[in-house]
Amino acid sequence: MLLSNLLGERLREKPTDAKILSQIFLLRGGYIKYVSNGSYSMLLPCVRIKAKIENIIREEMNKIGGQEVLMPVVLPRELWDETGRYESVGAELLRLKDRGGKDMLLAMTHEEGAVHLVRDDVTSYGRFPFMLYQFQTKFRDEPRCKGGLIRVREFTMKDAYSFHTSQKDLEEYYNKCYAAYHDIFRRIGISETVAVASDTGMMGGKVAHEFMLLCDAGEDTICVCKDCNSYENIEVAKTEVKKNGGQERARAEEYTPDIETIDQISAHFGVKKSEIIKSAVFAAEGSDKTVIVFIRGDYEVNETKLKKVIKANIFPLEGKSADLEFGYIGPLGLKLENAVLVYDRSLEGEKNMIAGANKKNYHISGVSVERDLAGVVFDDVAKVNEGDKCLKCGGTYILQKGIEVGNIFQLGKKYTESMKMSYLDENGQSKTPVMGCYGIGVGRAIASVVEVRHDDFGPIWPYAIAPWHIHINLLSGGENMRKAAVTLYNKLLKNGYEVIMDDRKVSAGVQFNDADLLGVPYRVIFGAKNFENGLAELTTRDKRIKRLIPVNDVYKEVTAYIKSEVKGLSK
RNA sequence: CGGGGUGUAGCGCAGCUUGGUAGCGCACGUGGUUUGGGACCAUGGGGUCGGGAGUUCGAAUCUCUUCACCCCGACCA
Repeated sequence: MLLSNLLGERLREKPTDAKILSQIFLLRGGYIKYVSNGSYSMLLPCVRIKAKIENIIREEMNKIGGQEVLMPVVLPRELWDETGRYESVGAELLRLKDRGGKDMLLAMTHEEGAVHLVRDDVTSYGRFPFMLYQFQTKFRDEPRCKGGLIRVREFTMKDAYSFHTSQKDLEEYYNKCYAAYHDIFRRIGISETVAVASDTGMMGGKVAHEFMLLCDAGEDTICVCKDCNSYENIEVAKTEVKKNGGQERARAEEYTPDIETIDQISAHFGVKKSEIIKSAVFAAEGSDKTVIVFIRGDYEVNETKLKKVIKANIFPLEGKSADLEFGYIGPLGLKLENAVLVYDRSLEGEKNMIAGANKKNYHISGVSVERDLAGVVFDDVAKVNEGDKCLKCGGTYILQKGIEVGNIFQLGKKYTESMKMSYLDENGQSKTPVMGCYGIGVGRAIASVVEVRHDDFGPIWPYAIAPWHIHINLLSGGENMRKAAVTLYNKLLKNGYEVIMDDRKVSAGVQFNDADLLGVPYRVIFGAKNFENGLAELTTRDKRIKRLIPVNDVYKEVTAYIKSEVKGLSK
């Protein structure tokens, strides 16, 4: 490839709307171009990286017995009606009609498609287990896109579906896939990716892991215990709340004008946040019930846990409500019809607490949970705080951000049952297979690599996924130098190396900056002064190597580096 | 959907308060001088000032309305 011919402009300044590093570099480097909310076109460098990542994934999927298929993006409604997801999935599912008025949808995941694909002909136990996978465009009408390729509406996903005759067999395969995922992420250059126990969300099923790249640009919070090396999504993480151990006191109502927030109460009464009973108000979807959660002042409500407790989708309520005095809600004497009250376990057994008095400008001190709230049921709806105790080993949790680049689910029979997939077992009995599914966001993986493999000037692509292997800079100079560079370029191409040459008549600074943005691992620089002495410069993007080499030896030297690199990859 | 913000050339921005010929830097075309970390001189092309309506002799600027996008919250690869 000649750089003079490459489509996609490299930008000197960062686009205003770009916020995170991978987004900035991918836009500035001419990898992607913004089209509309949550959708980007990809240019050649990005497409080449994408193809390489896909190939690595393909190899690893094939190694664990996967077979590649391709299902349609547009599916008929009937298929999703079989599982009920046409109705149950929210607005992120893009529904549309064809010319005949028939309901169609843009598949955002392919469990239905996969079951449909195999249910008619896999009818004997002898055909199990098997796994099929595809690389396919997914469209999810996200409420909010962000971060360039991190969160978009249209993206390529590798999605895989495995089918088994027993839960045990599924679990064994799940573990294989788990290991394959670690290999994939190591090979594409984000070995920092960890498997995190997670919530199953709309996919259903019991066991699930998210593969999270730990980095600050991540959108998820991971609860990490360094002592036992465990990782949990904060959505599911649990802890044992350390009790205050206060003394029981008599209750007293106190006039507290304009004291509403936890910080204000803490300052007014001179107590710790943990000595306050906080209330959080939510609305439940599909009902007019208000959900009020009482929780210790030093904890936040974990909405995922709360959803499970009240078995409904919720959203936070702020501001005013007709029958509630926000800022003064407390568990004592709360008279409310049509409300669900939830008490978090952080309150269990606490004494001498401050709570709202359920009337404006009043709080109550000396609230003792066991004495004053006898008989209430406690649920765990608290979000783990940094420094909390790890239940597995007694160690201390720290919180880190992570990008979810992949996930794996044990789905069980949710889809096979509803879609009436069955087979005959050894005894001629009709059985329902169990299923697992396994996803990786390819574009998100590209962005993830940039997040952790870059310097101030641009991405530093790992060799295995780099858009090209060698970048030749032909600086201004004589005709002989140009010929030498072109000769090298052609020889490398002819021998199967992936090479891009900057043949533009621009200043060295421009060439070097563009080369940094393209992030190609090996670079050969032809400059006039070195060339006069019969030399060219060989460097690496990561600055590991910087050598002057006789022009005639450049081919031998650079290909030697690459050969040893390739040897390292195959290990 | 709730809260905040921004829309002016491909990118980054000024102009708006106080209405009066649409500007700057980068990028792009041409000519020349340069040439190892984003060179310089000269010259040129590129705009429904997000859209619509209104006020006005006159609107990028004021009013109303609408759309798009960005940021903070609820969803996910």
